[in-house]
Amino acid sequence: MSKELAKVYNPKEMEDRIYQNWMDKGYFHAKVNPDKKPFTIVMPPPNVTGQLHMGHALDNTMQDILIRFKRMQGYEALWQPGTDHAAIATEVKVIEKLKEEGIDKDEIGREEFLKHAWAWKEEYGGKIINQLKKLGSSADWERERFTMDEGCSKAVEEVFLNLYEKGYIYKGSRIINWCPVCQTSISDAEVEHTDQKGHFWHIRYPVAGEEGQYVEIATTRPETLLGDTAVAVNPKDERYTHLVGKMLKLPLTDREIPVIADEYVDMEFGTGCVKITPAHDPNDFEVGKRHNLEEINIMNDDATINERGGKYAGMDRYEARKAMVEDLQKQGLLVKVVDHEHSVGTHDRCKTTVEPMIKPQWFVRMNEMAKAAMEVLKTDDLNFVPERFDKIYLHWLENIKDWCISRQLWWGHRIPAYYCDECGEVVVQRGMPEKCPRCGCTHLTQDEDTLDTWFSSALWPFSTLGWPDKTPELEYFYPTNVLVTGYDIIFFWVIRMVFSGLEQMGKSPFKHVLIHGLVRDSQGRKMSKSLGNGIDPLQVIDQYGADALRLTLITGNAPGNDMRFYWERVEASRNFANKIWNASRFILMNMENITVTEPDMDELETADCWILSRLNALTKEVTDNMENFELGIAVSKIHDFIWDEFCDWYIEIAKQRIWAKEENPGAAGCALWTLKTVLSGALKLLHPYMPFITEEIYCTLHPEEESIMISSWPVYEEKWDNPLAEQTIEHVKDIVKGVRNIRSEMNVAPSRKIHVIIVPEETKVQNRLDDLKEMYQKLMGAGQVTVQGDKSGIGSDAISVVVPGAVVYLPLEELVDKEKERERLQKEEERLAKELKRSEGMLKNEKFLSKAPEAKVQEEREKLEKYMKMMEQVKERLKQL
RNA sequence: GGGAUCUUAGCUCAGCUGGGAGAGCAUCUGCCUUACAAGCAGAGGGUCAUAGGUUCGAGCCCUAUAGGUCCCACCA
Repeated sequence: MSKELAKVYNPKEMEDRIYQNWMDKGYFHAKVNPDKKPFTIVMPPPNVTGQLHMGHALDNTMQDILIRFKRMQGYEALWQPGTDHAAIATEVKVIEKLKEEGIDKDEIGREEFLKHAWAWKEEYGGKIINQLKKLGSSADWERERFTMDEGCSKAVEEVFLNLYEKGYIYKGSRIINWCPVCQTSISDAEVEHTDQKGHFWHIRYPVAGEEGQYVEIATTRPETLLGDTAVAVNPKDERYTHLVGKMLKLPLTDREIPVIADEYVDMEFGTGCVKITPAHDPNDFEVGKRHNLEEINIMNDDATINERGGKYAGMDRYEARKAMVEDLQKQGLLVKVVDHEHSVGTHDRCKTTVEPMIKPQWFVRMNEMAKAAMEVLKTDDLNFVPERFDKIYLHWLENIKDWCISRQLWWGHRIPAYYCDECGEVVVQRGMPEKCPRCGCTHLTQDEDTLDTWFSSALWPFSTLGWPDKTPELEYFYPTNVLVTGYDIIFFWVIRMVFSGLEQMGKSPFKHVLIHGLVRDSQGRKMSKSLGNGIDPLQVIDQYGADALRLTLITGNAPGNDMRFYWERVEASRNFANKIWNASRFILMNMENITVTEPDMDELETADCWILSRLNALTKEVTDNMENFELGIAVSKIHDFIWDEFCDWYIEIAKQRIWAKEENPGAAGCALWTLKTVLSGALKLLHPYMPFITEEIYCTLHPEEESIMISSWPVYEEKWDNPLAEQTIEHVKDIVKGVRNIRSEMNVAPSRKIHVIIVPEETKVQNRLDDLKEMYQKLMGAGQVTVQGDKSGIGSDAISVVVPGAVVYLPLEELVDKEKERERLQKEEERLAKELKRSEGMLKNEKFLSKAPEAKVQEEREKLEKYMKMMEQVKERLKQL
């Protein structure tokens, strides 16, 4: 590390260098250490072939802050990183790439395709990890994992077998959500409902054998008529009771279907008659089960009409709809078409309208595990921050259905189920069976399907630590402490990790779930590729530095709330970094060739005691806030302390002694020691938020230390509390601000050194202020300061400023406009009168006196007294004018 | 249909367990003062959506209303 700071703050120059140093030193690595308490965070694994976006930046910044904080506090802090194979997303990308090369997935076959996929993963897999490193993430990269690596795959297989044995996993032909574009089943969680404008087609179904008799149904999907196997009415609906049991001629086909009665039908809605298509609607499927209806699948996997569709076979579902509506109209069976807005299920990845289909799939039975996941929230083992996400979690679990886990994809974990080629026997076990246990045949075929990506992600908190092996890491680091993630992923991931952790490990995988919102654009829109409004975090880092980006993402944001991204805010963050940089340069400059040693307590001046006391209080507050995950609040307190108190007041005060270091080296030493000490403490508090700049400065300030990130977190110490110093400096600040205000209002030239006369109320205060006058004289641009006990020698034409505890006089004769001065004082009088009225009102209220806490009442009494004294002074001054 | 959440200074948002309204940006006025013009000093600007209620006391708790955002839901 350099001994001097560069003249200009340049994050680009230092961030990569510092990060490399941390890596070389192995600071991010955590190991089992019985002497320390563990603190663990598992990183939500980004898509292995993905790109870093603002959501990742926010998510990982929060995690890094927590992990750095705990590491400095002395915990063995493990941040477990890794990537996710992201089945559909990656498979789609690989298919696209192959297409560009003129290669067709189905032609090359499964094995060849997987070779391409792995090659793709090897080529792009490291990219997002490097991007996370740019952000400053202090994850334990030596432990980086991948959901499809050997260990994780072993865990997946183990869990599958385990759940199968318990009867929680089963295979069945049920109605599932099918994506015709991705050509795979998807889970309920992956279906996104969007309101779309459509139509209601009213169609007549003629009653068989009764010429001229019809039943009118209304449907939003006329093409599914081909798969109708009944028309249902409500059993209480008197309009139709006479028809129940009769047969209807299904239009456009030669089939006849019955009229059935079922409670499912809402008499008020539509015509009260519902066509039942068990193979293409989840509700109809249920109705069909109750009435033993035939399930007629009319579609191919790509949502074209299949051979059951007669003349419509081969048409796309929407094409067929059009053709059928035309035909119905020709036949006079179309009564009317009504505009209708309804909710349509789409695949969240590709936005294709989902087609419900009956297919044999693997499911996880959710009842028991969902119950356990709900129960654990009642204990202290699982908490959401903020708490309101409890409801979302519970609501989802209460309504959960069995989880469809099989996918018709190649990129993913293959299902460990094998079918006998001869007798069809199903064997679920680890590895291919040698022979069929039933018929002895040696030809078996593995299930073609792979598992839902979230099946492996659900095991992430323990699979990454070595499970199913009983590793020391697992024993030591599990359960983890905090999971940081966005609210959009609670259903997909958080819930599944909880029930998996409970089922396999017997413990909730994490104690706290810290939820954050979305990073939106400046207009509040979601950042998306299609809108092209996404902002690349790497571009921000390139322009302003990772520290500035991190600070921007954390400042002024409460957990769980969305935030908007503004370049102006990044600039403000960078300006803060620059401020620290310059303040540090100033301190370092003045420390050159001087050995700064800790002075005796009694050598410290009031201002030193004040800033040390303030830092001490800040340490306590910031630590508390961070323990409670109030990161935004904590960092804004650090910001205000450094900028307002330390830079704008303390450094300015300290300058007096530093300029005079030749005459009084001891005093300068005290100031320098305090500067160094307070800066060091503040840097430590800030380090989790802005790791790079704090490291650069800290190491320059402490050449004897290796790194701020392995230094210890500051601790509140009572001995630094100094209420008297705080009170005194507050008093000084009031006086200085009062004088500055007058100077500004009266346009007193900055160069003009005025005479300031201070008349405090109390003798004690008088002495203190008199002792300190050299310290604050310059702050108000005074040429001379007099502190005196009475008003002797003060002309009636001096300007007066009344502050709590004192009156300050500025003899500015020729500038004083008595009329204006009177106005100013009258304004002040009005303000005080208001305060007095409020305060007196409270203190006259007997209920307040009897019910409010004693401390509050006392506080109010003191305020009243203060205002009364100030009022006296103002009135007296007005009289003199 | 159910639920969550928001409505605070011109803009974007904080405000942690109820005890005299804050920040950043923007605006206005002075300053290139020996760390910093990416800065310093000063100033203006809010009936905390509306109406009730609880309380000695409400931006904060309760109820209703209006508007915005989001999530969930099988109404063909």
